[in-house]
Amino acid sequence: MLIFVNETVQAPSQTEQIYNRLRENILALEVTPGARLTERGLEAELSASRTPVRAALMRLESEGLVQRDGRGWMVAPIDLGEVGSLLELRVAVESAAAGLAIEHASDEDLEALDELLRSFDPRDSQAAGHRMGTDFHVELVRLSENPFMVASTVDSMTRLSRTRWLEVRTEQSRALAVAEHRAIVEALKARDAPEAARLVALHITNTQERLGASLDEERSKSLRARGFVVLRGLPGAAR
Amino acid sequence: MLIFVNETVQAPSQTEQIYNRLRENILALEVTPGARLTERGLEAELSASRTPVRAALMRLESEGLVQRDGRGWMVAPIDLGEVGSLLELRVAVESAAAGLAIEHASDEDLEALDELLRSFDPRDSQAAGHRMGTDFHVELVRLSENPFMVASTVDSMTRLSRTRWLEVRTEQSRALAVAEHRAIVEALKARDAPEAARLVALHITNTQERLGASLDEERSKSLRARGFVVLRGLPGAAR
DNA sequence: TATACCGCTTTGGTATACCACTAGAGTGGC
DNA sequence: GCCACTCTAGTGGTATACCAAAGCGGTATA
Repeated sequence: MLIFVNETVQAPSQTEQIYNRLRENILALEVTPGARLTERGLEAELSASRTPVRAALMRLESEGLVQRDGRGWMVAPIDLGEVGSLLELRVAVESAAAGLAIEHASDEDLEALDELLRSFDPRDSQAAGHRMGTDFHVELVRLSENPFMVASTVDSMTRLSRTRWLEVRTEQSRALAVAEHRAIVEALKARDAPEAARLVALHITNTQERLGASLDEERSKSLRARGFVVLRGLPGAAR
Repeated sequence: MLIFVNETVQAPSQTEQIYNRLRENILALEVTPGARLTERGLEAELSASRTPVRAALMRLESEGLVQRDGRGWMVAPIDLGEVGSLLELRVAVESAAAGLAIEHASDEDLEALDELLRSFDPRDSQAAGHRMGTDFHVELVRLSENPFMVASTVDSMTRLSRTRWLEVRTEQSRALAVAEHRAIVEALKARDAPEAARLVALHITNTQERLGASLDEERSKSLRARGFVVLRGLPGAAR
């Protein structure tokens, strides 16, 4: 007789379900950045009580996806000033993580990372490119075997997630990103720590430039229409 | 007529009060790491209802000061394995922040940082040393003008807070820490980025060694009695 | 017509009752 | 005496009622 060994994953609590739904909606830009939220509105919309809704909101607040807005809540607006700071932090953390990865990762680990890259084709969708970018960086940092660097990177990628749609907009930009990822993996395989750190920093800087180019193409007006609220951080950008 | 311009700070909510009380109790080691907590117990002890108690617990959970423990909560045990990882992260973030501080900080900013150091005497209390260490590192990173590096550092210092009591246990260790802080400030004043980064990394590494020495002196048994639960991370340490 | 004031609606914050579930004590049978 | 089962007390999770306060409209008055 077949026995299901603990295969029951135990139904996620309502708090988790609501948290996941809200998070997904926010990250997929299905709710406009800056949009106001009310606990009672969400309660009705998600057909649950306020208790789990509030718990989910508080968790999202700690991740920077939702903010308090006077009395009330709002979906965190996209702040291009934050983007620069987050990329600075990522350069520091991920280049250090690359060095640690060289110490800790086995050849098989690096081969798996390479395989992850090979599984992606720049002609794939924007969504696939978005996911690939996140996964690559998180998996790279995971090889450092430092859980706090992983947590920091996951947090940064989450906060950058909505902006990152712009970075992976064109097939060309996705191809460039993959090429840079490849170069990083090559340096890791060669166990060349300074070169790996240099390439990580370079890649993140290039990423920022591709984002800037994408911003230049789409007019600020069109960005606003799509919910991008540019608060500060770019010369000439409307506050 | 005297008008009080918004000088009313508005009484903090119960959630905040409870959060602060719990946080303080945990960081001051007034509750044993690993101790179990129940929502109803805290509700009675803090004379509030479960709603704000739960909110405070969830926030503390996100900061790593409290963990879920099956059905229930526990004060996060001290995990020496985590300490190493956190210090690794701090080296990455703070040495990068030092470089940015050199770009952004004015001479007056650096003088203020120096003044902070001068205001402390190693003969001061252990508590003063503990506070000084936190403040110095946070203020240093603040000069990078990168709010996410600041947040990362504050988070790391919080998670390390309870362990750090051991680092500042003796007057000698406090004196060494201050001397190393001084050297960092000197490098910043000289606008020598590589040297500043080197000294930051060195200081954090030395910190780790002073912690190790302090651990060697106090017997593991005595540590357990004081609530230190050594899960992993040191050879021979009990799991 | 403009403005000031009053009251009602709606907000988040809090208290509390109820639920399903589980660990563990206690008890019964073997 | 030991083991297994049952029942209970206590857990976190959820729903909901109530509260003070803030914001908004409408109205009345200058």
